[in-house]
Amino acid sequence: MQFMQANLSRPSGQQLAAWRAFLTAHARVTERLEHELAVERNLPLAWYDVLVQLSEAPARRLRMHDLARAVLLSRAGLTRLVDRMTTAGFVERTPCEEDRRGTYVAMTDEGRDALANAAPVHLRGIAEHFSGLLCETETAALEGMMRRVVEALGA
Amino acid sequence: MQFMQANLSRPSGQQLAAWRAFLTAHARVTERLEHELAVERNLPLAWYDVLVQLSEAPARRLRMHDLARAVLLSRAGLTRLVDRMTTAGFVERTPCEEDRRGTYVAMTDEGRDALANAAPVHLRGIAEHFSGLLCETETAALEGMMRRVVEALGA
DNA sequence: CCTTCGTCGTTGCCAGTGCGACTATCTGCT
DNA sequence: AGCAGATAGTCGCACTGGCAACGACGAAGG
Repeated sequence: MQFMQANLSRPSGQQLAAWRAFLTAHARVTERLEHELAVERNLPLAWYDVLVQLSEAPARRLRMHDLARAVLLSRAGLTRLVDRMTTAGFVERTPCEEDRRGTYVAMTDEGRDALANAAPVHLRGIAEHFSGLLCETETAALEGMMRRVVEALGA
Repeated sequence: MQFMQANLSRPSGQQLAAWRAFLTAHARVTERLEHELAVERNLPLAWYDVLVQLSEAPARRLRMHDLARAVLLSRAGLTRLVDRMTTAGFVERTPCEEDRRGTYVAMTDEGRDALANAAPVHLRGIAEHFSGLLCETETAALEGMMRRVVEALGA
């Protein structure tokens, strides 16, 4: 038998269970979504993410550095990813006038089509395997928790 | 202005926001935990996961296949990981008597020490960057949601 | 017994990523 | 203006992981 105690540096059994469930859920869902997108649209999830970020950016373009942060990739990793997507014709690099060190990555019309084509599949997957399993209250609560976690790390 | 509608295959803005927050939180937290463990104990998170799984298994050993599922890795990936950890002396392979195709992976004393050494760092990180930011009610709610998500994919 | 099929773990090959170093450029200080 | 330090993006290198193919072995049916 153990003493009850509030311990700030040791997660309780309940907390650890929640953490593990969190990890497992993320791994399984993203694996599934990745797979569905690959099979049905032949598009890697990372490509989809890049296209989404660009589609929401002003003038449909972003600096490499900002795009790298948005898609959770190192700058080096993004360089190669943009290389591949450029070869595929989905994005193109344009020099940055204000800062000549910089490069813009812009979405092409072809990239726009690819996104429009893939979005229904991906969104359906999110709804089916994630969002659809949570009620409105839970969704709001989850978002609140996750934002808190992200902001705590921002410092 | 748009019509309100329940759409099962299109996540609402709120749902999408929650999904994105979920992804970002996972990426940032695991990145941080991985980094802390690497810096403070020179141990990759994947190694830690393997050691935890083995420490909780009967006789401190598991079949390759089961261990692969537990640590969310393909069998091929686990083969290489176990190779590295064997070289480091943290685990060892023993033949499986009941099924001569099989191999057990067993934790060595050295592996046990490494786990005991790393656990405080990792658990502190989980508490600091995740569990500690959620109240008891939220933790329970989160675990419920995540389990539901995982089970929905089990089929 | 033996054939067929499925499963277990390993390996060759290849795609994708991060780290560190590098060049080019910008910014701030003197 | 000129110089030191920071920042943007790229590239070589090494590492990690998945897929497909393989040999070894077990299980079910004739």
